[in-house]
Amino acid sequence: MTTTDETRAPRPAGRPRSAKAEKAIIEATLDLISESVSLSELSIEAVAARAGVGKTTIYRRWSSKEDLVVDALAVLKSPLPPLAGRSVREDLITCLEIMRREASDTRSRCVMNIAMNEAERHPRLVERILRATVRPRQEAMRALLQRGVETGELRADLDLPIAMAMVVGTVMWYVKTAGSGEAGADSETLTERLVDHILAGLVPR
Amino acid sequence: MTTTDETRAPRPAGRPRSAKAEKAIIEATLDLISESVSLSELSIEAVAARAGVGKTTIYRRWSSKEDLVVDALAVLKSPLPPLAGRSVREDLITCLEIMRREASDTRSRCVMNIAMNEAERHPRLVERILRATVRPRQEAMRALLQRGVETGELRADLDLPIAMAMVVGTVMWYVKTAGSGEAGADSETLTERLVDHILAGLVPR
DNA sequence: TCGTTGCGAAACTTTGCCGTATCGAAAACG
DNA sequence: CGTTTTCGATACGGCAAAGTTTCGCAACGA
Repeated sequence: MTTTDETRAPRPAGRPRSAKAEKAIIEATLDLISESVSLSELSIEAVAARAGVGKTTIYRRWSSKEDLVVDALAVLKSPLPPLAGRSVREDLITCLEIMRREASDTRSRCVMNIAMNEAERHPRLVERILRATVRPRQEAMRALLQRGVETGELRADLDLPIAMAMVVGTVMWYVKTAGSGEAGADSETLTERLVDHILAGLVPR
Repeated sequence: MTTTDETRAPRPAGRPRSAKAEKAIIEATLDLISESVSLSELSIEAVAARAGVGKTTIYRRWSSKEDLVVDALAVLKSPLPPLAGRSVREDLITCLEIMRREASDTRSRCVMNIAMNEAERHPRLVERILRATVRPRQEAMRALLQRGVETGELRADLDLPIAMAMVVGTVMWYVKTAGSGEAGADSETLTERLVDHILAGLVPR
């Protein structure tokens, strides 16, 4: 083919693509997603304007809005937290503190919003989110509770699906309703109080 | 003014407005709202097409999309359930069974979706929903738990906001995740099992 | 220096919905 | 009968955004 047999480095000729522009596009996309209710409200034009970039630069990199959103959301992926494993209570506090913080963060929240609301319109995108983010956390939570049952820290007759809903649902709903109304005054002990209220129903009598 | 002094019955001349068309418009609006993620996706044209009605017929009755949505959602309002008041457990089962049923119904669910997601874009509409539907139920739930504390059925040191989040959040999250996956097989006892798991953490030790 | 590719800006066509107007038919009244 | 109003249908101008193309300039390798 060419004079040199470069398989590893195709050495594209011409001006290289600007990493700065790409970064700005991703950031603008995340901003606009978290400001909008649904993905259909996200317009490429708005992304270009917010990023200070030509539309061409976006279309050259991503062929569809969905592809752009996938790459943008990938930036947000925080790894599963390491769990000390010393006690169910301690691990629950760790998990719920992270959940609470993420549920309060505009950008992190939009991942769950998309996963919950756009399943019919963007099934492949939602499936990717479920596979990469939601289900691993669900599984970690399930394992955490399961282990608690085995060690005797939790009731032997625990209904796992219900217990998981209790843990996650309580935190999500509390953040959404009580919100950040009472500011950060007692937010340090909030997670502990949540865990203790929830655990009270899950430990053996 | 006219020959007869009719104040009560203005007797509008001409062809009366079709109640059937109005019904069809409301129904089409509810259908389309529950199919869409956000209110901005609801188009008058789509409502007219779905209802088999001319756009004129809609604009003649409602001056804005928001007005139409308000009238449409009003159809869904189910009254607050009467609570027997014999025990916290019994009343909780009553409430949660209704919540579970409504959270599983596409049309009822969209009321909460709007209330949770459209606050910034349609503040007046959301405020109406909060006033008419959400807050009365919140208050009923608060009173129910408060009464339980006073009668000694619930722990004296109960954190009411957290307890409310536990009750509502658990049901909402369970329906959303477990969903209607296991069909209606054990759905008869599901509400009871939910209540008993939640209550275990709220009753005195 | 030259060829190639990326860049931002702008113009372009297409699409979808808005809100209004117009039309002939239909349904009430006197 | 006529009058009045609503009906469904259709067409209109206007707007916003989509996605494409063109343009002149910038940045790289050869």
